[in-house]
Amino acid sequence: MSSKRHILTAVAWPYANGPRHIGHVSGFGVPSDVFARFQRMSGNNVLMVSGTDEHGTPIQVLADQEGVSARELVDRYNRIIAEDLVALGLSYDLFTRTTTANHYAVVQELFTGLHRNGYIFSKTTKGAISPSTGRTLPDRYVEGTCPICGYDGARGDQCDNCGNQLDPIDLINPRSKINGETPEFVDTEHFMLDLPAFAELLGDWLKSKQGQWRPNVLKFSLNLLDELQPRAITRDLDWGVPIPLEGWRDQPNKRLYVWFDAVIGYLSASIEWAKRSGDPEAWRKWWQNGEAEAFYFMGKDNIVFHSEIWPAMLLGYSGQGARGGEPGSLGALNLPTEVVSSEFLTMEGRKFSSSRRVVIYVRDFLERYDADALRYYIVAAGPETQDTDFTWAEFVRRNNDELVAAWGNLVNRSISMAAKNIGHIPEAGELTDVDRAVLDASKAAFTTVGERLNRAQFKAALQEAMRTVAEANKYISDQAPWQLKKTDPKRMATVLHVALQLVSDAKTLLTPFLPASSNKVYEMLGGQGTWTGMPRLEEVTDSIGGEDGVSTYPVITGDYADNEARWESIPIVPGTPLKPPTPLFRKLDQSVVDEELARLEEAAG
RNA sequence: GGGCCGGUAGCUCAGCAGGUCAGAGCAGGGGACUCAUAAUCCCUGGGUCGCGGGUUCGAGCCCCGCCCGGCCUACCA
Repeated sequence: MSSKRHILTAVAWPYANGPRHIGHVSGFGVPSDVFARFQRMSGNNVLMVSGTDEHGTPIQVLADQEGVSARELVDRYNRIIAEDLVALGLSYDLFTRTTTANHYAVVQELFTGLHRNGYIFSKTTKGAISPSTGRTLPDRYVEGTCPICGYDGARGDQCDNCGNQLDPIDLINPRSKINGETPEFVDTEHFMLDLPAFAELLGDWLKSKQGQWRPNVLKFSLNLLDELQPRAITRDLDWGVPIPLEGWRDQPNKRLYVWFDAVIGYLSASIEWAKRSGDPEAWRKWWQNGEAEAFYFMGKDNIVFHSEIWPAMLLGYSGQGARGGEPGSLGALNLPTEVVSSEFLTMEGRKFSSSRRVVIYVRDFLERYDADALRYYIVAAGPETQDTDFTWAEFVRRNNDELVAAWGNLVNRSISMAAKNIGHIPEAGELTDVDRAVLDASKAAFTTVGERLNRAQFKAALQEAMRTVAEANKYISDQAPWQLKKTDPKRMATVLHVALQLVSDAKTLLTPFLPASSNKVYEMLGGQGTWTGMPRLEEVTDSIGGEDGVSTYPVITGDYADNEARWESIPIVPGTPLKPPTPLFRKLDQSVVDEELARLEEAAG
């Protein structure tokens, strides 16, 4: 554990068709940040990248509905999403977007490499297009009468009434779900990624992860291998990355499929980060170093893209599929070390749905409550290994009983006793067995909590960390330093010293989960410098997107390398002045539950 | 239709490779204390582990069937 590891923390790219809700950030956002912060504190070299995913039919359709360009739409939501993720304290080294010149170039390079190695071939298929726009009409955007059961609301891919799988061309009276017009079925040529060429390698790779990955991810992925088929990676659409081949590059209505370009974002964002950091080759340490590790975080709906398609693309580009080949000009690229998937968060028993307005947006949440309160809830009660339900009653309870009453109160009672009675961090006198035992337990927690964090078991890690908080509260109650004030002031000083050391340790243990409030505790204890870095928005320029060919956009970045936070018990310094503390967390009134439920009912109408 | 996951005390959830596995937190009840945002600490109640079969000396944990919920099903991400 002494050598520094290179750890890529690859975070799923939120789709820029609207603001993100708390279900989204509980899947990819908070878990990835807890992991990255812990790894940095452990002394490892972390590169945490992501961005907004901005291409594809849904964005084009939404833009048309609103009467704006796709570019205008994604500019709007890219900014909103980036602001929300900063507000949550997610410590991206770079959070960018898929509509940058750099991303286009890297995507085209990957395509070219895969094509040259023979893993991409073209095929003519019959597909539905919208006569008025010429764009592909995805199967689910075609409606009509089911040829099997006669149900009128069948979609092009499936009939919701009889459950049969359909082909859109078989629908009776097909119509576009977007504008009602009758789709045309035309021959259209598309490129396919030859996934079967990777089936064997993927299978070996996945089997080597037994016992390491969460079992649901592994089982799901292995099962998919049986039915691996070539997958189309282009669309009839003008909103996307152009296809970098003669005869295709300038076709206005052929673009790479949004999923093909989105997963490449992990690589393009790493390269963009390196360029902006002043060392354009620096990304290679996380992608081509044989020792480097790559952890990918996402919700369960994204597993297939990270355990099958993206690995296949990486293998093919590196010249390692059934057809062999040579690595592209970037060189061979690493496969994921681990694919960490969360399940889904439901909302008061219902599935989140923006369209039905069963939703709590990150922005709305953070306007009324603190980021650490949400982060705490997501880790403690979020969908780590199975779907879980968000309820306002449980949120208020967790906030009040666990954050405020247990942890906040421990900080408050310890520091205020020391500040009022002594005025600074007291020197410890002779330690009793009880003192030593509780201090040892606190030190040991760095190992137990750390082991769980290393294995992406966040819920268990937080439970262990909170156990030290309970032990510290018990220690103080048992030792009753307030009773020692007159009888044995030296002993009181020792007890308070021990208590403050426990507070300091607990603060360190909780830092990955609760960075903002941990910084506050660090300051309360007289710490100097930055304990753990917080992200910031920065405006940068790009050579595409703007009217004159130049645009600016916000990225998330931050300085996390020179922080004071380290994953170990750091001795407190006697003599450090202490001021009476202010409360660490806000206690929420029970009325919050009714207010929020009423708000939800009103919105859902 | 197929694949995967889940259905454990009033509530939210743990139970890692079958034999102290029937648990934690909260809510409820009793007590201690007063440093602290009336917070803390101790004790306590007890649920046919979705339903029906089966394997086993022994099954929440394995197998089969069924019911309910979620995700995916490859042109919605």
